Amino acid sequence: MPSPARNTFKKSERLCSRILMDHLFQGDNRTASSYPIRAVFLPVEEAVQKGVSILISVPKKRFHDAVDRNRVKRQIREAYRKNKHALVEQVAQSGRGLLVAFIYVSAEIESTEYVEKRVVRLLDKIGAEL
RNA sequence: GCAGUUGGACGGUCUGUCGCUUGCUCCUAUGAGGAGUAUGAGGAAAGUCCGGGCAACAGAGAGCAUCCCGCUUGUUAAUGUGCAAGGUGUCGGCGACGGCAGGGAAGACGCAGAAGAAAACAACCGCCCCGCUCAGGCGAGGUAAGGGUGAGAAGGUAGAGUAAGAGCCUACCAGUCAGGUUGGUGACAUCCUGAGCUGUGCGUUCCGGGAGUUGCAAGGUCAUGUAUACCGGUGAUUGAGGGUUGCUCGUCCGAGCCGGAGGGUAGACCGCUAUAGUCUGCUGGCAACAGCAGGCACAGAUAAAUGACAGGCGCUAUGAGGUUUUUGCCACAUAGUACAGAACCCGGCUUAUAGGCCAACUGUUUUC
RNA sequence: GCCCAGAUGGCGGAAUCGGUAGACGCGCUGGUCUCAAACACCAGUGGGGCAACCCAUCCCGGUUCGACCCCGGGUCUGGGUA
Repeated sequence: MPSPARNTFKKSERLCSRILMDHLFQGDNRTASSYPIRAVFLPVEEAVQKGVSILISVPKKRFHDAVDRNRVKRQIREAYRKNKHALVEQVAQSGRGLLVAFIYVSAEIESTEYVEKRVVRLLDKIGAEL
């Protein structure tokens, strides 16, 4: 991937496996918070997971309608897509993998601009902790 | 014009930048990735309330029970609260119209708190008559017209009649049943005659029709990975247990089964999207719908794609302005632009919904 | 996705076949006992109104003389399911 300006978000960057999900939430994970989003993350060996893999979760309890849930997920995904490069590079150089879960904890829809700011801060925090 | 009723159709759009899903083609080169191109939410995708398709189990049935439905004719794959046209009763509305109900005997049986004398073989007060009387009443009987209670008190009104009264009798009216006339496929309507047949509500009984169960996490294929290690109970042709709709009979399979305590996998592919599909025209029908001919090809995701941001145009409301005899039209500013996201697929119902559009009809105030 | 349950005073939880809603327990308030408290015992305990009475079983309709109960529609909560 020669050009870092490409803000892609492919299927391979999403965390799909049920085993890895259990691994993430049950293992000795670490958390970072930047309201309204909390991140749960876990560094793993490259054999298990190559690069960074994320999942986004919005609880049904806080957003009853599917339309609202989808909107929040999309906001977070857009923010991650645009600002992931520093973290991806860092993980790639360390030669390990990283699992991250973004959990939306607020009960209100925020502006896209605000969500993006918080995600950027969250990614910085995760980068600093590694 | 205003207010309203019913039905129908719609429910944004364009440009730029950065992205996503799936199909196809090509490239790097078999691990995946890249490029191009096409494609990608709804009228309710929702609630999961009905009906089907489809799939698995079973294919040997019989009887009983249980549950559901109930105006008519038609229509659909669809019996229910589907749809269309119609019919009756009742409630709401000035009205257009809307909501709800409906098999059968005004036959039978059962039940009905509180109130009330009494809830169906009825007499508390009252009314009438007879007997006794110390003239205060007491006793025997008749009476459903009046009082009060109640959802309901023997259909209502008037007359005749009577000791007082009562469908006891007569007339009229409301209903029911029986027979007939006319119209209608029919529910039913109309008219005539006859029968004094007439308390309210619920349930049961009866009649006709219907229902196997579970649901795409159905079910199938291929991977990956182990352990029935151990304990208790019960049974092996004298039959444990299971299938067959809930039960019984019958029938089939049959060496394991039940409880405790554990171990392993939860990945990929098929199912998976083309159909009771939709549009146009013609024919039949009041209509729902059906038939024929022709055109079109239209999401398949899986921690779950169809987006994010910026700007413009529509549309609506408000404000102030220009123009015109007015309805309007023109340009400007501000605000708003709903409900809501496929998860096997259809049909229907129900609920949510900014905003305007079309058709038919109703009420009302009038103006030219 | 599919299939099911449930909602009653401050809390748990009753109410037979539709017939006076709130039994019973906990909690709370007041009183007795005590120097004081705990325990125990007694009384009260949904809201409005001076009272008659009215409103109250998640919400909106319907059936019925009468509905927590029966029948529709909605809201919320909780389960099961490869």
